Amino acid sequence: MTEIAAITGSIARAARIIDVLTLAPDGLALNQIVERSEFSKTTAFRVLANMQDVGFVFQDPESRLYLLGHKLAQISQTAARSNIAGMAQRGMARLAALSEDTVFLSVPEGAAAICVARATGAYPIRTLTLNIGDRRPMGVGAGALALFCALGDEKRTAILAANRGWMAEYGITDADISAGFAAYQETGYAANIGRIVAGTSAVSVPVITARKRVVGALAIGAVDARMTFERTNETLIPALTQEATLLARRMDEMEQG
Amino acid sequence: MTEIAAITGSIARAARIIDVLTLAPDGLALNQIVERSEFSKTTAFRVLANMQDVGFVFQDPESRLYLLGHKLAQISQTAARSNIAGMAQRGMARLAALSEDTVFLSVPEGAAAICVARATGAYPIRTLTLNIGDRRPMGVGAGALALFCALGDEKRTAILAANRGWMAEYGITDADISAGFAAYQETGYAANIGRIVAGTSAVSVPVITARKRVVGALAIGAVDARMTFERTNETLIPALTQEATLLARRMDEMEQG
DNA sequence: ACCATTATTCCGTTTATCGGAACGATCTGT
DNA sequence: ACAGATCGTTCCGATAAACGGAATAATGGT
Repeated sequence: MTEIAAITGSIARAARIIDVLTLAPDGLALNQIVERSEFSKTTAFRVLANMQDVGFVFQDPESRLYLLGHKLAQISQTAARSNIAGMAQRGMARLAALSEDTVFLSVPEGAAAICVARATGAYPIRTLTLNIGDRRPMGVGAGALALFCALGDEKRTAILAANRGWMAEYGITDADISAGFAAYQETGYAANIGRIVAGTSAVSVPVITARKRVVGALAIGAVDARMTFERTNETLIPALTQEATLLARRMDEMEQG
Repeated sequence: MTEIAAITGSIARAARIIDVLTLAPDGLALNQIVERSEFSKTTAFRVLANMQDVGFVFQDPESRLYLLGHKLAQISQTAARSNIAGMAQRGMARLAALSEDTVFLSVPEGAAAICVARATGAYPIRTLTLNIGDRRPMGVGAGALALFCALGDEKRTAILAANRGWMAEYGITDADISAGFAAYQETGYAANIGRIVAGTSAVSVPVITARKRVVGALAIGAVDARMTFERTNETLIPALTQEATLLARRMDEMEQG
């Protein structure tokens, strides 16, 4: 899961404990939290007490187990932006069932693309290129490329400038991005053929709301052999497009309500 | 929105700033956050910086606006329990459209019921009895009563004992709860006729997963005049029941996946 | 009723947080 | 393009809070 490098500040401690609790939907005893968070018992206890006060966590008075509290639900529900993962759930499951491959949802955050959801299909060779929480420079990888391509001219150039160094870590140059963008313009989808992880490919379409906000990108990843031209064009892209449209519509509904 | 009484501890400050940001999905400048949170500029800045480190908030480098970050999305997605609000969204919208009244979703937390989602219908007289985040003793109000009634015998008596004082604040006695429970047993739904807010009524059914976990309650509230016997039995309850079943199924899917 | 385990409180020390002020960047109007 | 104002960020000494370890209370199992 997400690593928090240097644990400085109470908020980082709180985040770590939330991380721990996130992995245990049925609740955790204080000792288990201490163990997994590697904090002292006192620290864990105090942080938990503070978080209880604000509703981030809740302690079942009967079992004494700590659970994530209602406040987090409230937050994630109100912030439509944060909720896209929840809203995409069903659609991604459908895509995973149809394609049998792995489906990713990435969202933009500044010049980065962050994977916020993943669904895996039945095919025995799984391509788990991205984990939930992973950050990539925009443009690097199918989903990140779809996000990039969907933006306006000025934003693209600004992002390109900001990400040059970060992109280099993945061996991606401006020319690669230009080529990817040209392909996107022509075909309407973003593709990444074995460029990040050898042997795996992915295609992606952006999710764009009625107000033209680019809120995410849906991608399907698979081993190269499964990503044929026919399958991509006749099956995967139409399905992705349909789900992206549906998801965009649901995001629109949220924004007004 | 939710008030945090005494602002003690960094976590409470963080929570307050998250609250502020939650109300502004499009982001907020530091000064606006300072103003609304009533913290000093330095404090707000430092807390925001800490929260950025862990991904709770994100600052758009271009506009310098602060937004809620990807980490919260991750949390709400992984914790199925926190995600029920997101998953119920569509169903609640359907119920609101059908009934034209107000639809509430409450979840259990210990001996309390917390409203985590709300959808309003087209009818001009709106009954907004509960706001998102509101807490009620279990048994007080239609949704809270549905949650209560769906539990096992031991739990019900334990909750009743724990909540006696709190219930009294709403003018509800053990006898009221018993009557409500008897009605639930007979009809299969929980009803609250003008007991909390005079002139308004509500009916509710629990949402129960395949593993018999009571994960929430869907309720419809309206002015008394609209809550006739016929409409309740022939329209509202069937619709509520159907959506509750659907929601339970989706919760089940999450638990395994 | 006892013992083992776990949760919570206490306490002296340390460290992160505090607000105000200084600094630097950005925007506005002319 | 420049000056003035505004906003965001960093620096500072003082303070308060968070820290870990030990003591105490509560719980569960036998």
